[in-house]
Amino acid sequence: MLDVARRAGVTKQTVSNVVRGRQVVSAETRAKVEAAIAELGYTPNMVARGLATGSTMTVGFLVPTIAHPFYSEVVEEVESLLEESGYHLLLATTRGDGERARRHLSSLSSRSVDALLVAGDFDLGEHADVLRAKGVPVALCAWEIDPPPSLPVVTIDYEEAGFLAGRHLRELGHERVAVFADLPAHRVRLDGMRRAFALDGLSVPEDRIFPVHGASLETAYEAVEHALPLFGAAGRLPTAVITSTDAIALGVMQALRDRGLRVPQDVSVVGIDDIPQAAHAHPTLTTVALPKRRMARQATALLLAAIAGEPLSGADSSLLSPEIVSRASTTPVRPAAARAR
Amino acid sequence: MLDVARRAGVTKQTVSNVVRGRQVVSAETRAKVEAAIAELGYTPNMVARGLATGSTMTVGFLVPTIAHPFYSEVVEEVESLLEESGYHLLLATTRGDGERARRHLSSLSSRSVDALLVAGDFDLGEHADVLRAKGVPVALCAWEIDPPPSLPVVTIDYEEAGFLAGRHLRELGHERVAVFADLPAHRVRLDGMRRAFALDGLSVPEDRIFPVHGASLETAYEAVEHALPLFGAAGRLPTAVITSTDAIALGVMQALRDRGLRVPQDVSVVGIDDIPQAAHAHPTLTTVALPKRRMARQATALLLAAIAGEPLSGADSSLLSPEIVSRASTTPVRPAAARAR
DNA sequence: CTGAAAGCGCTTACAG
DNA sequence: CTGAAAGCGCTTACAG
Repeated sequence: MLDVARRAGVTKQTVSNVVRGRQVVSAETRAKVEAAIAELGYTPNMVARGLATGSTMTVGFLVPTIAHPFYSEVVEEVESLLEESGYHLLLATTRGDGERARRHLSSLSSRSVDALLVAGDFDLGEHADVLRAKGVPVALCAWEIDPPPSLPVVTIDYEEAGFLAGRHLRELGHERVAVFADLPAHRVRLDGMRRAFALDGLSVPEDRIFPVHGASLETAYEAVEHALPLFGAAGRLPTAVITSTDAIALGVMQALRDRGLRVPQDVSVVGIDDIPQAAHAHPTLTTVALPKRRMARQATALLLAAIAGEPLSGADSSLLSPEIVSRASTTPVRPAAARAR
Repeated sequence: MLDVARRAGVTKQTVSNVVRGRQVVSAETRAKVEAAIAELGYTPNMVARGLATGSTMTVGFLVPTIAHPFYSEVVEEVESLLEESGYHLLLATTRGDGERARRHLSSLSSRSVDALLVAGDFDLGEHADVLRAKGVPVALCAWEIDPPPSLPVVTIDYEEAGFLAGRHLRELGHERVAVFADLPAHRVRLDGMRRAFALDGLSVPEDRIFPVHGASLETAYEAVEHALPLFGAAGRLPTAVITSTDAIALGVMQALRDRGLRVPQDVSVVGIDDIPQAAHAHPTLTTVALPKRRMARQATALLLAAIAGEPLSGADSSLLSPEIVSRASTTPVRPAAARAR
């Protein structure tokens, strides 16, 4: 920078003004400085600027994984918005490891990110307070269970998601359903499903609820293979399957088809999430769309506002409503006789 | 830091030594300093350290997207290795937009990342030289077409991947195949497929090569719907389909099944990539596994070595070999008569 | 093993 | 609109 200043015959303060685009420098000297910059191939040292201004133009994002479509989309959206605002994304993953999460949390804060977004459920412990004490704005998102009350959390109404899935099936007349859910992680969704049935005086028996570990297509497939024999005769089959994620739903659909059962003619299937594949499955999957991009936008905007000086509090939390997306995998229930045919 | 020093009754240089774990401080004063750190809740300012040392402990990674399983895995692997080495990941996406890529490239370099990894094909232009001139190590990975010769590139032998897919089908006796490929992006893979058939004096006619834009499951499905009528009678169907990615292969399998064709009894299908879903598809998908995690590890290791002082050059480039993963979607060709049955 | 000084490359007031 | 000074919070030699 000093080199540039000397070459342009000005002081480095003037160079600084030119670089940052401040309008306090004459067009003439600006041109000289810009020429010097070009000749010398100067690029400003953002670390030094960061030290001087206290801002690194970087936002940290801690996510469980990016290997899942849900989080990929959220990360993509956050990165997009940050880029539009001139910010960078420092990404860290927890892999469901609380220890790793805490390590990242402390190292991200001491790296002086301007703000920090934390997704997924793990015990924040004392770190939330440490971060707040350091003055770096922190927000939470995609928090399904027990968010710390002191931090702003932009998340989705997962209970409502379960409810909408259940209500959709109820509106189609389904009474006898089976549930395949990643439990206990998705128990809030299950609560919602139950509420939808309870509204009509129906209940979902415990022995119709099948846990699917990890919510993957593969484990779901296996869970169905395990569950089907338990139903006995075809007439005893559920008329619909409700799942806690689209990945599970896709696995269920494949398993049903491989068993000679047609979706939705024999069994309706509904998922939760609305991952890209849901619209491309055959049949296309009816699901409850979780507004992940909206969540990402809102959380990012909150953080950006906080960086700009707006105070942040638990009052900035918001709960986004999911929406049912009706596609081809669900259909009105038919009498057992017709199904048995 | 000065506060800590005063409270511990030492100078800030001593505090610095304690923080960085240097063994030049007595256990006694170390304890005093650590107590002061704990009481004051001091965390070192890494930006200041970065300015003083010239290292930010951050590696930038520029990828086309993270919404695709291929890149998700690569990013996850890179992040893992960086974390193990105490480095952070600054992630930026190009979305196939060269302008956006170049913008990120220059802003990442001026943000003073310690090293930069760039994935995917786009015109690096003059930026490669700018980065090298700045002294920040740059490496390329997952570079399918025309990597700049001056930069080290850790990539996969995509031509070989196409060849292995083709040879696999040849070994099963298939002669009449159709190709569904994302062209021109995957033309190198197509070259490899052709080479496998040429080895036996066979060729893949142009009218059996179907472009699939974007390599998605959906577009592949549509491409098959469009292509099938062109084959006329069942006896004229290809005995196998070779695709340039697993996503395409999955779409092809679904489209075939929805048309009443059995995989692999009527048509064998082979993919390229080995995304997680390939192993969970029904039937499980035979594919050519691209060693993406190995590529990620090697590229990251290269960069870490470069940060440590090892000079980097085009000579550090390496080309990783893919491997065929034989699963259930391919089977030996049967006489047309048997298939027509 | 510890203390005083200079410097990393910027920005921020503050005079001219 | 431009110039000289101080400071951001560390680290790096260099004396003691």
